[in-house]
Amino acid sequence: MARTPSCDKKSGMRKGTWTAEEDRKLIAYVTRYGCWNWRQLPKFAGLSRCGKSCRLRWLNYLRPNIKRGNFTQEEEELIIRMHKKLGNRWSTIAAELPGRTDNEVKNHWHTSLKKRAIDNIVTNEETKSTQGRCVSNYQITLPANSQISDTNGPLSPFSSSSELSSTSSDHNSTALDDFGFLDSFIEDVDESFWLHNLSNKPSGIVQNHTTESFVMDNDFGSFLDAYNESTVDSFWTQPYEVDMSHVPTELLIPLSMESENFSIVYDKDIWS
DNA sequence: AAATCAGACAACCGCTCCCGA
DNA sequence: TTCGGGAGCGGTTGTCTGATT
Repeated sequence: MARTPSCDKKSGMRKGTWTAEEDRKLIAYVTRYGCWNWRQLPKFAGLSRCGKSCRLRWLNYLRPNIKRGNFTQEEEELIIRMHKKLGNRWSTIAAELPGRTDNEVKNHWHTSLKKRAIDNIVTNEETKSTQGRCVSNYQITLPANSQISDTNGPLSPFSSSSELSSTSSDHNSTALDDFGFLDSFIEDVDESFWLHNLSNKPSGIVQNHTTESFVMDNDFGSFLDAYNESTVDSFWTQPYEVDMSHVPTELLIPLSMESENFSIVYDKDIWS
């Protein structure tokens, strides 16, 4: 299925299909440190990839809450309607489809929706000519709290990943260790890894400063699930205090341990 | 069974935008 | 105000898969 992996001899950077091992390294790194700098990230993550490639792989394939599988009829209709109005602004269109990436939307458009949209136009033209009146097939209906800017600017109210995701001041000194501790948690990176529900009783609490609380089991997979379970915007903008007695010690390495509690600030853009 | 073709999609490339110095 | 670096976006390519001949 995939391209044959190759290597750019000039830069020494690998190209082509990502291997499971590369995926594991990238997931391990980003879940642990965030994407503080895509350009520098591959060096610290132990990847022979350019930052751009890492970013693309994470955003389009590895990040949590990616929605896989066929597009629903509602999704397809929304894509067609928005494309009619906005043109090839895939990131803007994808922003209205939770879990879908711009790349996925773009691919789906080119492979199936484009023809359908053209057919619709042809059908409309035929209807128009036969009935002597214009039939508009397109009408944008957006959620009440959404907005479409006139430029290509991001719609997300959240700041960029580079602003929030770095939490460790001594990042460089700890980043080059291995990620063996994650092996037991990230053995098979597939849909179930990111989406399965918490099934065990919680042994710890990750608490929002405001209203939301999230259970955290004493293993890393559930730790991630606690975050992935949330779709509440406030979750991503509020700092979280974690009772350290329930946090796997491996997770504390890159974080400040000066106080009894520590705060993690996650950037929604990384996770959604 | 083998060859061919179209569809699907992961990934790369080049350009633009944004932000900080 | 200008410039450089990093991130994001959209266009395009390359390869695999399944259907068809």
